[in-house]
Amino acid sequence: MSSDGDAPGFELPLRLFLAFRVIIDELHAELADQGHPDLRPMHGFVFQAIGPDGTTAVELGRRLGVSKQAAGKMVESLERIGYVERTADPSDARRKIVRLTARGADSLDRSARIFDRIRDDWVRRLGAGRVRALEHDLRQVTPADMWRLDFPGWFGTP
Amino acid sequence: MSSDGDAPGFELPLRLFLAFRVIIDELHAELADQGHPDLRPMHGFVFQAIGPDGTTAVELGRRLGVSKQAAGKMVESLERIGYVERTADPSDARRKIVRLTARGADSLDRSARIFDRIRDDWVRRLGAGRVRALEHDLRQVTPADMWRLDFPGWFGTP
DNA sequence: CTAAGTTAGACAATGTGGTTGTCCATATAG
DNA sequence: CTATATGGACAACCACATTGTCTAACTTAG
Repeated sequence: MSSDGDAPGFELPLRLFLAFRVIIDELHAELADQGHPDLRPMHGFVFQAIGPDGTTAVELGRRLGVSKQAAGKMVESLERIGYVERTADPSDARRKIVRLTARGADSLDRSARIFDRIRDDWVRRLGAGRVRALEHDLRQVTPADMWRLDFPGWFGTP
Repeated sequence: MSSDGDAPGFELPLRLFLAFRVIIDELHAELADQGHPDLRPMHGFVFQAIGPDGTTAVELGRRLGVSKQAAGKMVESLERIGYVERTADPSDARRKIVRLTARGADSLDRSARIFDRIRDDWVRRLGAGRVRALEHDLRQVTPADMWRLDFPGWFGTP
């Protein structure tokens, strides 16, 4: 085995997940402090998938890798807590465009700043070169398009 | 901002998650090929939490950060598909010891080998030093005890 | 222009996995 | 012996995903 003396293979995925979790937990603790206590971890990904121009529920489902029904329900719940709104598409009466509200956009701005701050923390702890190397290496082993996450219901049954 | 010119802060968590996901997807594709098509991503963590000596459902729930009832249901479903078994504890009539069956232990052995192989792939692609540095850096920013994952229901509502 | 096919969205039924609350049997401390 | 704590089972409930079906509206062929 070429891994003799190295960390066991299972440590890598575990540390990757824990590192992800640490960042997301910190993000949401901060967001809660800054007036967004109701946001859940996956909401940030949903907001990113909605994008600045808005989308439809079907397209959102496609981007996130879930059924259109699941996407529709998610939009509904985000609409209830005031983060997105649905408006009619003037050019297609079937479609309803999902857009971020001002509050939704605010949470996205704050998230970006918090993520940058967390990265700065890592730079302080590990060094700028290490963090850049980390990002570089992870880019090598992950798909190019970051937004195809597919993760809702990811731990469920097939 | 000290992040000027660097990757945006949100890339780091995303890449961490994607890297985790890539590994776990590969693991389960391999496991399915090797006769374990019914295993889900979280089962591996459950097996690790059960450990070689077995545990009780309550202790399992504590380790995984879920209620004892949730742990009990998970054990029940794993028992149905033949990966764990429950036996009485001779020294305490209340307790039932949950143990891996031979099939469960087999899946754990295979997982360990597959994880090592995936790590070897990363070594080939990134270099041994980079992978070791990656593991080292991730250890710096994650909790010491790897097994406190707390992740079931992690994306749900509070 | 119409007929056929496709697409967006809503609604219903279902399954899984989590939660809390309750209850009983068994251990353990005083 | 009694009081308390613990392990496990059972029930009700909730969140979130799934598939299937239905309608309305757009698109394309003829």
